[in-house]
Amino acid sequence: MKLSTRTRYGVRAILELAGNHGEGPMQIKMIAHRQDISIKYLEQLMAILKSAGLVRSIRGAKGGYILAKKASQIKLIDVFNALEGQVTTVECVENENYCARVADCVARQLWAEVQKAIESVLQSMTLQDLVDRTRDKKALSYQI
Amino acid sequence: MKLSTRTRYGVRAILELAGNHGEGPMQIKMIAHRQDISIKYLEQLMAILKSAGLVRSIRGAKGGYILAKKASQIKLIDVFNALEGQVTTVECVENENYCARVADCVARQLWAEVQKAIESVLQSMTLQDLVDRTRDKKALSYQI
DNA sequence: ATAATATACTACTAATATCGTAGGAATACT
DNA sequence: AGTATTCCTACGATATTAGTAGTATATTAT
Repeated sequence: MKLSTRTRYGVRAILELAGNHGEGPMQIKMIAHRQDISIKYLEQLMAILKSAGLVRSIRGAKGGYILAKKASQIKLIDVFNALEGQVTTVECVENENYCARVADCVARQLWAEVQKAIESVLQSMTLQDLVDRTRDKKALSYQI
Repeated sequence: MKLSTRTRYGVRAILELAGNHGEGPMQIKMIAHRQDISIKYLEQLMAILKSAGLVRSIRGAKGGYILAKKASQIKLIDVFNALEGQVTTVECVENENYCARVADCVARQLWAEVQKAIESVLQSMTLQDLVDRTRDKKALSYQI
């Protein structure tokens, strides 16, 4: 249950866009450089985020990517679902035949609770929340 | 971030042991049959649980497996860690050089919170808790 | 002793997913 | 026209998963 680089890179990339608001589109090359990610690989991740409706692309010279909505309207769960898929998939939640086995039932409850806990964190947080934390930290470090 | 069958099977197997307390060792064959898991595969999972100190084995005829401790003393986090490893592994938590990148920092905070949420559920629950839920449900169904 | 039962150990394999790399096509700005 | 950029598709190397297989070892029962 470790995160794939796809998800880690993707989140970092969209956070770059979120922190870049109002300054025009941001190029893959730029993001890749700042985040130390392969350009070609990041291309594919941006395509995923785009088809999920989270970012918009502008083609051609001076093009790049921008958020499709305000950073405060994009929840981390949306980003996560696009990149990594559902939080936990336990078939027995769907298929009721599994319930014949008693141990399955309580295991299912367990995984359902874990899933709920993860989703709760990701649901409650937006890109803006994370950007704000960055700002706070930066301001703090300037005071010192 | 979906669970491997290793973890799902392993949890179901150790729950069988937890629900079998005081009735002598339980054989892999029996668990595999009740839980519909390949015998040979389950062998390997039990070896993992054994080397984690969660179960004890009794070799030879009439042998099998029993819990190494009381079900109330085995937390789900222990089982999970043995089978699946750490809840989330994000290198930047260990390697402080990653912190130079601002976006990384907040992403790290995000994953740390997710990890904490998962661990909190798994820490708070023991095998006994889940067995008790089974009992409750069984009792209820008998009343109907 | 011998047979039967059960775990222990090690190696192998097929399928799948991950993490990229590569090349070129399409689009838009200057 | 030329350059910068996204878009699309295919390929490949590596790792992991989910088993299968065979044999060795330990314990009990007869």
